[in-house]
Amino acid sequence: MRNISDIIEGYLKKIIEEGQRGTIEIKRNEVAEKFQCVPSQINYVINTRFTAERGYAVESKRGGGGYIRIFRVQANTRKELIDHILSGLEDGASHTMALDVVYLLLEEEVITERESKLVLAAVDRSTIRIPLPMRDELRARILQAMLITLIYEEL
Amino acid sequence: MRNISDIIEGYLKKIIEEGQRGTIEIKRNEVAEKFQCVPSQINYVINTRFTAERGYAVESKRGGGGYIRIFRVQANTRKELIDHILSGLEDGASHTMALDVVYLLLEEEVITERESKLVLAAVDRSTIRIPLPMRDELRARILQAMLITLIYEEL
DNA sequence: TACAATTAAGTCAAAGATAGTCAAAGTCAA
DNA sequence: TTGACTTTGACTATCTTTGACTTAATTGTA
Repeated sequence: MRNISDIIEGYLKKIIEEGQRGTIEIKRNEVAEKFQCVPSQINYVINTRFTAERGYAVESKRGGGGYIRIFRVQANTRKELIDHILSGLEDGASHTMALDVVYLLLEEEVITERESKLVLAAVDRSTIRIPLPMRDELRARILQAMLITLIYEEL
Repeated sequence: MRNISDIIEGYLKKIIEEGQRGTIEIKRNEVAEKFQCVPSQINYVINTRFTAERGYAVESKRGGGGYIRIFRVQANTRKELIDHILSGLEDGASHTMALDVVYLLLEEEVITERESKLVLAAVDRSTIRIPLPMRDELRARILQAMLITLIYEEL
């Protein structure tokens, strides 16, 4: 039995895909109502599952007629996508961020399953076990270095 | 009468085979409950019986909706070679050693050109720029972690 | 036009739910 | 008797759920 956050994540992703435009607009309270949870659970799902590292952008408005909009950020080229990811790596990368990045690259078919395993092995907490915050900086550098090779690979 | 670890091992293997997909997902507490043991006993069984060497890989998540997944893996035909390289990496790896390893793997067609670039980017001096001798230890750990992923593949 | 009421969404920390680690204690066969 | 293997439980780490409180936008009213 999965948890409610995963279910809500799945629901939102499904309607994003169905919509075809890669974007949806929801009302936080309605979704919370539908899944019988507190409204802030929706924020939790968005903050943990629809991150920039996973290729989403979010925008919202409070008050009457308020909404939450989620966009799938679509990069036109591989280079664009990687550049986008690289720019998010400038202040270090947590383990979760690294996971998200790899997940996105895999989804976008920029890397293979095997390559994703190589990358994850390299940046795993137990592999680069030096003290924080140096560890997150090192992880970001390793990730950056690997991503850069992917940009210049297609010559 | 066998011990409880062997019984749990047998139980898990049985349901893996039955499942036909070579993979199962369990809840640690439920299995512990079923066999009337402490939860950490399940970790013991997994750590001693479901190792990569024995053809299994494990993945888990904590928190609500947490789980432990076990799946069957198969050793690559190049296991011998990779194991051999791995054993040479135990006391750290200089940049030159890393280069040699990658060349060998490339020559033996264990990795692709692209993968070789990923590996070299990760262990480059400028990427993992921490002071020696820690750097060589770190490089060896990264290399080892990456190589281990190459040995086994999911069934 | 102010400004109060209403309607939404955001934040944050505590509580809850799982799994992981580690070392001490126990068991058993050689 | 010793050493390898097993069992146990206290403590830790991580992820999720919940709710009280905050902030922002819109709407209605004097």
